[in-house]
Amino acid sequence: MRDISFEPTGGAIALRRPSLTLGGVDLPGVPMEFERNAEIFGTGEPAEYVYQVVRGTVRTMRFSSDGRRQILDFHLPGDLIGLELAVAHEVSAEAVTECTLLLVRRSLVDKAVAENLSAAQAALRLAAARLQQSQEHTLLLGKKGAGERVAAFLLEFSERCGGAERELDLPMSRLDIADYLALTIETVSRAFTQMERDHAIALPSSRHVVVRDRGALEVLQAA
Amino acid sequence: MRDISFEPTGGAIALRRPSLTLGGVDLPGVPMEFERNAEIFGTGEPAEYVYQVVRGTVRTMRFSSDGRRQILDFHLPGDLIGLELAVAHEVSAEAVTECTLLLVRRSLVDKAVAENLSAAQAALRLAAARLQQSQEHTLLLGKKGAGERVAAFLLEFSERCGGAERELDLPMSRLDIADYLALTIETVSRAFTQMERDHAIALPSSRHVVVRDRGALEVLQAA
DNA sequence: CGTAACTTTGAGACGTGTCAAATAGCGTGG
DNA sequence: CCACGCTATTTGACACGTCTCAAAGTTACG
Repeated sequence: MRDISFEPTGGAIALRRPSLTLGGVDLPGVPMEFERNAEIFGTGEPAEYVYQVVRGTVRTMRFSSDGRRQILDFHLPGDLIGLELAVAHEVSAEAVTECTLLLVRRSLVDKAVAENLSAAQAALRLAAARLQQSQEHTLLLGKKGAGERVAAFLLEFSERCGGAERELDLPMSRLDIADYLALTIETVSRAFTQMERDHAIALPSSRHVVVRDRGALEVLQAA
Repeated sequence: MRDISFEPTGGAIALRRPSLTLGGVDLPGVPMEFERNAEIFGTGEPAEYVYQVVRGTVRTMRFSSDGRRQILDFHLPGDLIGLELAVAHEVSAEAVTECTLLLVRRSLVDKAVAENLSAAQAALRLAAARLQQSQEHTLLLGKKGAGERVAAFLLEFSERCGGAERELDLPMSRLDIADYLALTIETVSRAFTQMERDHAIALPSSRHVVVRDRGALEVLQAA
């Protein structure tokens, strides 16, 4: 899942109108660029758009009342953001890297879901998949230690980047990883170092991870 | 499994078939009784039914590979369980108390969602609500300390039991609470004791909680 | 009443957070 | 192209909170 195909639509002018496909329904959208760390939307804002990642990485997050940040998810190209069917966004979203998003008016999405059975079903499937992933994360935060969390993160990210890849380019900082795993940057850093000592990974640079021993990571993850 | 409730209907001899309503669609189901700690379904089992809690409390949970239990949610009367649209259950479910569940064949639910727009939308709304709740729990596990978690738990449970109630009868043990909040029973117990010392709650018995100072709990929860 | 399960309390160990400082990486401007 | 400065990352020492282990106390139930 890299780049989203832009489909040509019939019309007087043969412009390629980018669109989001939801259960066979095409919803036209507008591509928009965001630079690193740019806010895409904030908690409580009226949810005017649904977003699809075209290029780059996005983080969604919530803040506890004393300002601590919990990253709920990283979103890669193809992922949809903001389909939560609420009037206002419950989460915030920011660009982890420079990225391109397809903005689709929520009213169009709502209309599709309200009128089209297969669109509603597609939305349901997406929500169900997200729920399962969120529950997986609950298990990670609830029952795993620091090393296990970082190993699980690497394996998860590796999966989402195409699976078999042995080399990963992490788009996010240690702080992002820490806030996703509910650890501190220091603890995340130490976990990376330890995995390198154990020859489970190599770290040519801090953002570039070579998975040397996937089995070791899986054992580590299991806890 | 015990008796099916008969309800008087006008005129003809009729047995009112208990049913689950999903977006205006009535899906017939069979009530079934479970005793305390009975397994309702296990992870990996084929998902033959969708369950609605009629009476009692149910816990859904996942296990980490070394057997530790994480409770994902407590389900009270009215709640649906197993609507995750997967072929097999991703979670396990057990009866916290003796309880009555309405079993609805998954094939009926799937059919309703596949054919009826308002049923699909209702399912989507339910999934979205569950997702939001799961994310809230992620924030709790990720960013809150022991006291804050227990305070949040009491407020959450209080809300779900009707809101304004000052007295709560907890159906679950300290171990259940601990596994929900990702703490140990000892830590949960100490948090209760501390809140009692602070006059935020009173504990006539270990399962009976009187909320004396909701504001104090809200402050605690916020952390 | 007696027994088993649950809860509370205590003392100490362990893991992660906190604070501080050194190091590496990276973009900018000379 | 190199020097500089800023940010990100790594490393270390120590503190703190929660877990672990142990035991006493309580409750429910036969």
